[in-house]
Amino acid sequence: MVSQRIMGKAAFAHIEDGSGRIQIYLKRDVLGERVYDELFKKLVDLGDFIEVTGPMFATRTGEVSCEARALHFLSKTLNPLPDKWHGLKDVETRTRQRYVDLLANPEVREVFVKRARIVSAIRRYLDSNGFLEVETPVLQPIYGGAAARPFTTHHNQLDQELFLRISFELYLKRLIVGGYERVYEIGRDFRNEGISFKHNPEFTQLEFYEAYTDYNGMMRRVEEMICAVAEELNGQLKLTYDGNEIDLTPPWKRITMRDAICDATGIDYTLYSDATSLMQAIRARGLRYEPKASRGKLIDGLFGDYVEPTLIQPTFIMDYPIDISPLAKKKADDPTTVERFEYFIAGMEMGNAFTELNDPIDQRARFVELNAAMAGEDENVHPLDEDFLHALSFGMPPTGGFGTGIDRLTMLFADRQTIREVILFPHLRSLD
RNA sequence: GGGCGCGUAGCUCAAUUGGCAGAGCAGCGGCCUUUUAAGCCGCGGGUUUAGGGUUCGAUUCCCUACGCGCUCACCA
Repeated sequence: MVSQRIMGKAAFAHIEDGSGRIQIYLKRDVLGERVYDELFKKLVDLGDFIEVTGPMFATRTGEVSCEARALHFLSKTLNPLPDKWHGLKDVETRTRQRYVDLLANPEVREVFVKRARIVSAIRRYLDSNGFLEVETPVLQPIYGGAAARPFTTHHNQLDQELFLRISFELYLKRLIVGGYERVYEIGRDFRNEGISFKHNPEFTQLEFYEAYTDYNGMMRRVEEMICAVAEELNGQLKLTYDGNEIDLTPPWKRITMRDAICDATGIDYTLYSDATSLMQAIRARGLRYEPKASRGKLIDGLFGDYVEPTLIQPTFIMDYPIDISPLAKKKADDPTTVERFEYFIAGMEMGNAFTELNDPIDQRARFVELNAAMAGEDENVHPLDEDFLHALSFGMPPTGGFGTGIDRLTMLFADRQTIREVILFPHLRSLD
């Protein structure tokens, strides 16, 4: 029961369940003193579960209602529901006690229905395009596939240190080596990094890998998949996010990172082959930069500051600097650049893809280079995944790979501006 | 982790320069047989996040702790 209006010897109330909300009408004449006064008026509170049976009728205002001939008590609430008009607004209570949030705010329930539909539409798209859904280890002896710091845990019997995965990438590529030509996984990644409006320590990732294609093929694949989701969810390719109308109709804009940065800042980073000269160019224009950054990070910084926020309509940013992309294949005509794209919608990075690096010798060299660079920057050096390199040495076909955050996709489709609104139980500090 | 801001009744929010801590909803009692944010009359409800300090007097000013938010950093 979610509302009541008692008028002496008769009362109206609304009851609600998953199928909807309906008004009930209770009269002492009909129910008798025991049920009407002693049970309904005295004992039944808002939030209690009751069962009512009786004929349907329309009130003076035409609302379809049920005239209670019998009333049964089903279940009791001990706590009052939040304010019936204002609902529950306090962000901390809403996330710590999501059950109350869901109970009090129906639009919150809608978000997670939408989220489930997105995941199910993605599965339907990939399944019907010949992709095989697989499950790879969450507990990994060596973590890799991304730059994040991992959570660490321990297996008691084996007395072995294990890491919660930061990405699925290296395992899914092993499966491409194994002969599956189209694989995908939807699951949880864990990254021991800062929490923000678009970061939660655990988040849901989709990765898929497709043999005999490259990042150009992946771009078409991504357009097609996201549009299939939009069609299934909304029946159209336009949506509104944070007040901006966004049109998903393909083809999406494609622009190289070099051109995008050049347009936004006037700096053509290909004219500066090292961090020092690039830094001078940035300083000369009075732009922001991180003094200790490598050349790749400077480029990434320019992009993040001056380009990313402007990418409201769906956009593929192509061709990344090699030193921030150790798992992507070099461009044939430019050894400083890789065949990689990220796609952006509503000013947010939504996903990442490459033509996968399938040369085991180059891959080893790139890992070694990266670790040398990271050691120079005093960062955590990733352990070398020898088994992954061993896998590549059995031959991996040319392959395109792609990863995207389900949480951010849900933010986009549900028009939520923080990730905590699309995760049922986002991480919060414990109360002691 | 840094900076800034916030924390008042079960919920949503007030409180003047530092001067008796309030309202609506919810709850309790009463009236009310077509209401729907029902209405009317009455009542109860607070360690103002916690602890300390300044002051005759602190929700208000200061310090510390806790939590949350925004933001920066981190996130190949």
